[in-house]
Amino acid sequence: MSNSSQPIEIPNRFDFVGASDRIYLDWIEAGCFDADVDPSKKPFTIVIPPPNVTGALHLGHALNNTLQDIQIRMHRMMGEVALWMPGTDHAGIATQAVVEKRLKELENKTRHDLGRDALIQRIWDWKEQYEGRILSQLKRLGCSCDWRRTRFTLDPMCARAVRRTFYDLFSKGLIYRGKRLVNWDTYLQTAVSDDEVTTETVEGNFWHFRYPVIDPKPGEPKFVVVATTRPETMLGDTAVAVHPDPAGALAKSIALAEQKLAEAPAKDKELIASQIDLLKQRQEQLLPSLEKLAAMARDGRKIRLPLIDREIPLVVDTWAKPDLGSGCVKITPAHDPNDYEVAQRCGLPMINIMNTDGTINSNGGRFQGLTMGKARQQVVQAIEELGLLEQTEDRQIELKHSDRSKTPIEPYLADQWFVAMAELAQSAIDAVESGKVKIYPERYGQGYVDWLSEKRDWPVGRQLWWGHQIPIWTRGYETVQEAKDAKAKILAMPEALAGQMSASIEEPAVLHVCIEDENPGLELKVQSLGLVRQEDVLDTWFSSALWPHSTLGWPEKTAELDYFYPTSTLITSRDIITLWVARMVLMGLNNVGEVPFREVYIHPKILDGFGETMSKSKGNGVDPIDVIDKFGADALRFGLAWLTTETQDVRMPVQYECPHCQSLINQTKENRIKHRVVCDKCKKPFSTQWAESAEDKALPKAPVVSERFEVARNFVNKLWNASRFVMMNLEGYNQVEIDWSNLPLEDQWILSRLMTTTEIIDRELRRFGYAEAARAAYDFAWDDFCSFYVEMAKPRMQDPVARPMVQRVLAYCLDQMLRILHPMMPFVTEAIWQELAKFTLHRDLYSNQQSSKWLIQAAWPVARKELIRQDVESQFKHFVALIGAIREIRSRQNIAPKQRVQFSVRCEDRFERLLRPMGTFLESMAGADGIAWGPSIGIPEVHAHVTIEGMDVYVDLSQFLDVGAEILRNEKQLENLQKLITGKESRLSNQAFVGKAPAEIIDKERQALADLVAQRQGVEQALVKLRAMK
RNA sequence: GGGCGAAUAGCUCAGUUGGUUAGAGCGCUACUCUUACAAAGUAGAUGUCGGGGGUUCGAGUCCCUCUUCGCCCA
Repeated sequence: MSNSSQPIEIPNRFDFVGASDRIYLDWIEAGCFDADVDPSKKPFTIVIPPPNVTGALHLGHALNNTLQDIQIRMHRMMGEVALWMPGTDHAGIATQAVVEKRLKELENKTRHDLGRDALIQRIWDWKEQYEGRILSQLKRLGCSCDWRRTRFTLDPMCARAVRRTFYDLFSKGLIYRGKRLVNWDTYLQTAVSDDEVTTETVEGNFWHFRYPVIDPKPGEPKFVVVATTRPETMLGDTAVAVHPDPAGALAKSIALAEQKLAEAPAKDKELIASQIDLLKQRQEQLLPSLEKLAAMARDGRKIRLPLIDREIPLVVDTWAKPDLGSGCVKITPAHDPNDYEVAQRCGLPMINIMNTDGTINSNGGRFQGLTMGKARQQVVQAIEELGLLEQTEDRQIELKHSDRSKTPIEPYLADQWFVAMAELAQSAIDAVESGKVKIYPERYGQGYVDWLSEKRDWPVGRQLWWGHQIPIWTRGYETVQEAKDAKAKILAMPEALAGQMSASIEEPAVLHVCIEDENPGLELKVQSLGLVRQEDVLDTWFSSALWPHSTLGWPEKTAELDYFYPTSTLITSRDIITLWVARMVLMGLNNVGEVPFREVYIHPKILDGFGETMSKSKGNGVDPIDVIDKFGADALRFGLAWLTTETQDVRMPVQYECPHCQSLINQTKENRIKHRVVCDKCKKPFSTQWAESAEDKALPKAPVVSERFEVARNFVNKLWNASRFVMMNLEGYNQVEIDWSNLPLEDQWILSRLMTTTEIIDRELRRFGYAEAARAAYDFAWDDFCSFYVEMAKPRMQDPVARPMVQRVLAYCLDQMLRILHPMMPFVTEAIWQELAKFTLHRDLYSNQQSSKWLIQAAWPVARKELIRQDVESQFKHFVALIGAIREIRSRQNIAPKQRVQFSVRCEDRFERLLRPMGTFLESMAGADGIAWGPSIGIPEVHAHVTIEGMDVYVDLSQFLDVGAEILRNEKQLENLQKLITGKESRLSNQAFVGKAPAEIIDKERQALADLVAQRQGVEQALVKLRAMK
């Protein structure tokens, strides 16, 4: 099927803009991404870590999804049923927060103005918009997901799985409600988990208050002094604590410090010594009163809490540190985690002083209604007015902030739903320790196990509207008996007997009923008994934890679940190991009885040029679409794979691309937060993602890109043009018989290199060595195939005898190269595949089999080991060295490219046999004619001489010689050789080396030295001659 | 405070179990629009392998320590 004499019209650039969308639609139309149960084949499954619908995807997602698609495409080509399950996550708190924020900004309304249903509707609208955006980003990236199966963590299928799971855990007694201190976000008015809290160091104060002692005995202090960074919490104080053994505690601190002093490096000694002095000072001055206070506490002495006028006990507890502050500490159990624990130990009451919106409640007396911040000022002022303010220090304090609203967290005592983790966590630990789930790189396994080992119960309730509402109906009763009676009544109902409903009692007399599935009739029945549904929704991670099996249809026993579960590989980023991976494992084990995936691959993070993580809020984020528009999806993907090494995060300096003149302006910490930036080159302004004013928004917006992708873009182009060359030379192609025993060296060589490369890429991609695979592909395609094989094909193509065989090897190499590159660069390879099909469908060297219609469905190459020839590859290196030597001389001598040179090679017979037949290539590739080969050839009168392994090369320079240049070149080489020789000689004369190193190493060194000396001799002789000519 | 990781050319990164002269791409310099590709080709310059100790015949690689940075946890 050759299209004979018709001229070939292939553009010399790959038009990725035109080609990509068309190819992608073709794949979809042909059902290439569809994965259906087929028991005759092996399944390969990846579930996407569902991006959350809070916003569009950034470069980190592009990396994450590229790496998944590479695996999916490779396994699909291997003939497996490759399912990539796509979808998005509702991200409860994050999504509700952005929608609420917009509501406030655009309409100045709160969620309460709107009501639950209306707000949820707004969020669904938002979700539709961003889900669409996200999925289209994935498509432009080339992701080959089975879109028919797209899921959303809040859709009915996932909702059913969530509800079933919740019911199951509740029935097993693993879900309970309790009062706990939670991280309260007063802006969003919800609890947030520890994972959603960040700690920042801020400037604050340390206030020292005096609390009066009630009826002190003679000699006892009239006041105790407590210090606090949060004075307003004193309204909720229920005790003051002092250390039970202040003398012992201080002595211990001093002993520790002294030990540290002994071990410390000199520069730290001074600081530690001064700390010890301070401690000793406290021992003298403070200790007596602390001892007295401890005794008073044991004697039951009480304190009068100022402003509130409450009697509170003086207690002993080790939380009070004698080496800090006054040595006494106020205890506010409902608003401080440590105080909470003290209260539990000492049996203290817990007084909540805050409303959910962050204002003081009625327990705060006259401060009621003030925000915590206002209350702080007024409390301090009031204390001062009472003369009870001892001092105020400036101090840096660690303040927790909500990652969601960026406002300070208030510790807050609230009802909270928990999942008991002891057993579940242990099952997930076992899964990794037994190797049922393998984590790569291995080091990440440690953090996973450590985190789970804490077995902290998981707070799953969120005081939000967007999410899976907790399926529990609750009612409080007057007495335990009433609650028990109600429970019995519920459990006697037919639905309960049928296992659709379950109940538990929370002390002292609260009844909780959980209903298994959506069931309005039953819900009404329960409600008619006075039970009310919980308002809270579940933590998003609760539904994401089910993702690997809920998306496959669980709790139904679907064919998909049976076939595709456990999934094969989860690919994700390290910050999500505990949040997700661990929870997916334990939920999978609990629900399905089998781990959710066999392997977890943790990929690097993308950082900007300053080593900071990219984020939209910082302004250093890159939209993958900007990169795809500029460089193409293939370049983005290959570029990301190229940078995905095992130990190093991806550092990626980013630039604005001026929308006026297209020049690149480095992004800096200064300009990345600006609303508009002026181009360095054309001096015209453009807008950024921050633009707000109408004036700024009217300016064209600059895409943010990175030069890092140029390498990959150039590679795409190289591949395109190499293919173009092959196709331009396929005229008259036919499948000539291959004479395997007489294959020319260059054919043997390129086939060997192809097989070696195939082997490397296959091995590396299987073990997630993306960078290594990308490099192997790049080096083969660029250096071996383009720089050598294609160049060598050119003269052979002119030879009618050699031509058919060269065509076969070219077509075969290109065919195989497209296959191994396809997972990394799907569009350009598929585009070329389609073009190539116009020339021939018979490209295999071994069979007459036609190539498949789509590259995406073509077979993954398996390296033919018999074609791997180490001997040929090393022989070829002599040829490469010879070309290099001649080119270098030409360059040094400034010989014009079109000017030919002649050279002679003095070498052993075996080199002559090897290289003489390759003379043609030396002609075409180095512009040099070999006029004499062999052990005893004559040397041109005027020449440049180079020694390479086993050969002396003499380039005839009678026409050209630039003596000065040649002397310089030789002198430099002599100097270099001399250095090496000296090094070797001194090593070999070292008795220790000769005595202890292995014999083969010594032999190698001796041989190397001999070679170097021979080379030096040659250079010296050449120099003598050259100098004589001057 | 604890854990993990990183520091190699101006930039971004490779560098197997210690063993010849530490590599690649970009950038830079010079020369070429040579019929696949100037997003290319050919040649060239560029390194106290973060600092300091140690082990070893031999250290970018192993050990200790310090410094800086990133991430996670408390």
